[in-house]
Amino acid sequence: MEPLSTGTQARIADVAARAGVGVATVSRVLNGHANVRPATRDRVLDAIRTLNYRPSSVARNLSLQRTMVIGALLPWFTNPSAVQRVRGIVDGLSGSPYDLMVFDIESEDRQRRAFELFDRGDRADGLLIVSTNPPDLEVERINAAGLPCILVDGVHSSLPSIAVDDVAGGEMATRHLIELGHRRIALIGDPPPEFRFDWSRDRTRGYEQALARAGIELRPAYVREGTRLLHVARGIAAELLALPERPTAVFAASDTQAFGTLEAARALGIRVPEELSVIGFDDIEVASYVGLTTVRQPLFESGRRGAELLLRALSGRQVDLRAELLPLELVVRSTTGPAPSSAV
Amino acid sequence: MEPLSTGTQARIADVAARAGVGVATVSRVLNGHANVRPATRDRVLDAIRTLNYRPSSVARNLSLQRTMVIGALLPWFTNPSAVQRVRGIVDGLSGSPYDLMVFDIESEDRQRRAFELFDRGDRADGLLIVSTNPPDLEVERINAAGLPCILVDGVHSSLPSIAVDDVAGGEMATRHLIELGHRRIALIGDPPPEFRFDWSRDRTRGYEQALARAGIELRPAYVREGTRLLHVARGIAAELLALPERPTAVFAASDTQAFGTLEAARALGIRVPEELSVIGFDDIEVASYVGLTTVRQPLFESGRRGAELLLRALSGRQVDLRAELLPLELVVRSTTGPAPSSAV
DNA sequence: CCTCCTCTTGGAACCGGTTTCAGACCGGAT
DNA sequence: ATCCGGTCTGAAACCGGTTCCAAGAGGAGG
Repeated sequence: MEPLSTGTQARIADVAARAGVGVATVSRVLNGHANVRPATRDRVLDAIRTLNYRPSSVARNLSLQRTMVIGALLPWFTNPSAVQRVRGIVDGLSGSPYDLMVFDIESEDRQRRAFELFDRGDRADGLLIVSTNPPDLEVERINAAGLPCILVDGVHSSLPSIAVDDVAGGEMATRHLIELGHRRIALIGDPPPEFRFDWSRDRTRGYEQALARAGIELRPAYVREGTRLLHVARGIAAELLALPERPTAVFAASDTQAFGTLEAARALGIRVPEELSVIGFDDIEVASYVGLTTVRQPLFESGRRGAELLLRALSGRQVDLRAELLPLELVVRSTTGPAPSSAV
Repeated sequence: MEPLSTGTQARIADVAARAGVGVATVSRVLNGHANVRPATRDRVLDAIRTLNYRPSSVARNLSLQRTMVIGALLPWFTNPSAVQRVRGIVDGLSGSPYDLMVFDIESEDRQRRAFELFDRGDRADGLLIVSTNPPDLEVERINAAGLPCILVDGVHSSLPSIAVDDVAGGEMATRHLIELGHRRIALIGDPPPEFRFDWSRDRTRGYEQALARAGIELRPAYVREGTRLLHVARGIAAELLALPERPTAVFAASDTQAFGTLEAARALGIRVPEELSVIGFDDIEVASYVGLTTVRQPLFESGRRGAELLLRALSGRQVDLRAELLPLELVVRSTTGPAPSSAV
């Protein structure tokens, strides 16, 4: 068996020449079109086998104006939950003829490059943007290109999206703590997004509402924001726990930040939940193992549903522009408990 | 501002027409080539802005025979460690002009499609195959296409690779248990790979060697294999812990499986490490939090190094075909302890 | 004033496929 | 024998870029 010389690939013309037919016929055979005489088809198939030919997908894409690929853009460094969402996407896409490509948009730079690659619509037939609010300019471009796009865990006025009611979630978590008797409740909040256009979509708001309804005064010193990185949250938590009037409970706007809080408490010898209650948000896989009380949002389901909507859009059907809200659920485990009596 | 009509994109010819120049000149401006009169350049840039033009990357790829994209193929459902490796890859690629695209190859079907997309070499300029042993046929095709490719956590005789010495790792873990006085040591092993061509690369082998050296007889009932999924491991562990002569220690070939074992123990009310020692393999992020004793392999580093080698290959330099072995390290935390005296 | 050289520029070929369109071929009916 | 319809087939246009190459413009030097 003679291997092909390195780097040289057979082209459709080579196959045609070898089979003694035109390129159009080879193309017809490749794509399973009717109206090719069996004898001819066999000659072509033979030539394909002999030359170890495989069509160039790039050339194919250019010609067809279609890639059969769906792009998913997500920041998966700070966001372990994003990975879980992608699993849902994969699930939602299985059975469809589309393939998924994942692109990391952790840094500003990578985000720009990702959009440059995808927003014209010739790299992928559809886009899923996960856990990121895309810049207006890009949304404009995506829509101008007629590129179907669904936001998963994000919102934009001119793109369909899958999201959760963060205000309700924030309130749910805070109310749980209040019901346990806590009054000194700190918040390690969402990172402040650079282009926040929708302030109502915020767990911090839910926290504030719950406190207000319970008649608890908001203490600015208890409200902190930072990135989702665990060690950042740990630092913030350490500061909160060093306050003269130490909080008896912490609501972290993500499980990752809750873990950072737990680590800070452990380092300071503060017992959970006896001396400190901690509640997270997301219910990532680890949470159940560690026993973290949290507000569960359907991560996997959000991806699955996003994929579903995208497939619908790709098939030409209209998709509602309003955000589709997925249900939240309080999951009580072992990191929250009654407020310590000394603090009541 | 008049938005472009949906789905219609300006082409380079439109820009050329609008600027009153030839397409070649537009291309020169786009690619920053010298020898374009400033006045002409400005006219072209103006036209580009007016038409909101962006070149088609697909057409560009076809013409240049180059994509500036690196593909990473990995099974990331069963393998949380693979995600960490990809982070290393992203890190290793940062600063390079290449973009990364991640493709899931969890199922047989997706693996086939992934290779179909990539093995011709026109989708990506280079390939990183993570935690998978690629089929011979595909390796042949990849090499025939002259497509640079590095294996991360995998081996193949005709591809460069980054790996760890699994036999040594298996022995390291088992020896640790033996040194703690354990004699009844069970194994929840690597999933049996379908096309195993290199039996020496196996944590099970290290386990067997360590037992042999300590003069401990191998008990077939203690040696189990299964997929890496947590719940599968939990089931297997439950069976092991129900044996008449219950093992006092379990070596799980991955942290995920170790977690499954811990869950099974907890469900049965077996205290860790007093009644049962558990050691894992990988040291994924969660391990440190949970306090799992494990054999750390440099996950992030493996990706970073793989990217590094791939970049070297892409720059035309030769890359050694021998597997590059990364160091392993025993990390003792709180899930292993002395063998219970009743069992000695 | 003519020649030569350099700087710009556009036409056209090319990357590797798909598809339109027109023509060749064939059997059957008139 | 002629006409007709359907089946098969290949040349050529097209997708949207890059680049080779030839040619025009303009300045320097003889």
